[in-house]
Amino acid sequence: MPGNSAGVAAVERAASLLEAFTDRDYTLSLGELARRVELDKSTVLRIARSLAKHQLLVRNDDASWRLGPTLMKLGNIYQSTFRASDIIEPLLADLVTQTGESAAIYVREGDERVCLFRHDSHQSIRHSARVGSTYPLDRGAPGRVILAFIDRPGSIYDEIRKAGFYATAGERDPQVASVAVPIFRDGATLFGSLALTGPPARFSEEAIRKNLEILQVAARKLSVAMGGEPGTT
Amino acid sequence: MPGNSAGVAAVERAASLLEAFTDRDYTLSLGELARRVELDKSTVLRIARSLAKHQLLVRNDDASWRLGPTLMKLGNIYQSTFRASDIIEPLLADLVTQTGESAAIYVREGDERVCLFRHDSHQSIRHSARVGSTYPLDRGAPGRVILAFIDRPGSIYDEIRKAGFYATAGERDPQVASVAVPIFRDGATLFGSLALTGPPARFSEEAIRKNLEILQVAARKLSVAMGGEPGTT
DNA sequence: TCGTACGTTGTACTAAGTACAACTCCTTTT
DNA sequence: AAAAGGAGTTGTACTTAGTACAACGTACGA
Repeated sequence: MPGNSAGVAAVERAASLLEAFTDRDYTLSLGELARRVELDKSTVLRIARSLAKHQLLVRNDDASWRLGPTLMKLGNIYQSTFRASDIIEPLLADLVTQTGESAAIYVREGDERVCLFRHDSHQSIRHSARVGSTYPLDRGAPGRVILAFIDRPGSIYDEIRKAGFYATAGERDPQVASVAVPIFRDGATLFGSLALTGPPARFSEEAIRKNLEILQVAARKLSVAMGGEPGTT
Repeated sequence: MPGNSAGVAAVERAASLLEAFTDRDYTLSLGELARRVELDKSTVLRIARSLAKHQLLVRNDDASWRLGPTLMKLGNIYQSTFRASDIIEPLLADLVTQTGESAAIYVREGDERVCLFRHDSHQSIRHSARVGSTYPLDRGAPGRVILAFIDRPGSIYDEIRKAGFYATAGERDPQVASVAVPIFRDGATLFGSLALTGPPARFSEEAIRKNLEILQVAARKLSVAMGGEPGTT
């Protein structure tokens, strides 16, 4: 297939290289890298060198590789794409101290949701995730809330829309429960969802009720700050 | 040159594509993109599609492009490479409220320095920069401090090492002044530098002296938290 | 109604990327 | 100590796979 609607293989290989790195394996040897992406070492080396030219990859002293600073820079520009003001960070921090659970903001990105901001709980047992991670829209409270406020007409999400929040326990991941509410911007446009997440054991009905209030106050503040209407509740 | 020590051109083209996006131009049309990287539209389209497969790029509804969530995720992993604990964020925030100036942490990355963490001042006139940006090591206080604590022997940086801090005004950028101190980890290993930056007009000798104390307290706290010795001062 | 911008597809050409094998250092094993 | 295995690197031959070009459809503005 010379050039119809295809992409560029070398570029996708490069992307796979980058994605081979994780929280735990933040530094990889050439051989390990080659093994993971299933390419010849020499091929990987050439691609890695090109990535390094733009600081998407950095070479360690021991010749192993790690991700580069340009990724942080670009990731930051991605965030700014959403023009989410810097009141978000302290707001999430407040939420964490008030509720004891991890707080996060999710936005829709195609048919997935992305964790755009996040603040981890201080408790030893807590839900931890990484900013930029993607999850399904139709699993977990933060996703369902987004769905509920996207498709308007009478759907299975009518209830959520009416209630103005949603809570799940172990739906997407058996280990985590969450409560989520919508955030609006520029009028009634949905921006995303604000959620508290933690272990299901701590998400009793009454705990949810208590935290929901706090969550809604924060969501209203946020929506207003972003030029949206405070929301349903 | 088939395959000696070169890289992969297509990968570098893809990297240039990503770098075409900035704070201001966080969304670009295909044509604009092609113009900036000086490639044919069809070529750009193919590369962009491949980048989009990995969510390094995202397509807008109006067919224009913007950076993708994977960049945030990878950028975050890059940050974690430095195993800098999450006490940093609040510490920088504190620094900002105490001094009124923007606070940032720089680490060495090859022959440059990278802004790894940052907290902007609340004042209307303030120094703003983006996390992940790279600057020269030999210009500006944060860079010079890093240099001073890297090469041990009697060099031109002896004075800085003895003083334990450095202040500059308009060295790298005529518009900005800064005071910087070193941060250590794992014993006496240099981690990077902690700096306050702002307009030169606000960096009088006495202002520097006052802010320096605050800065040094914070740096000592940070160093200890990272298993380093508190430092010289 | 024309003109010019856009994004898109197909095609021909060849440059550019690939895998392989060979090589050099190391470190570990026997 | 020698050998065996692993690391990263380089050169080469083959041909795939990426490129620019030109042509097309569409939408917007003059």
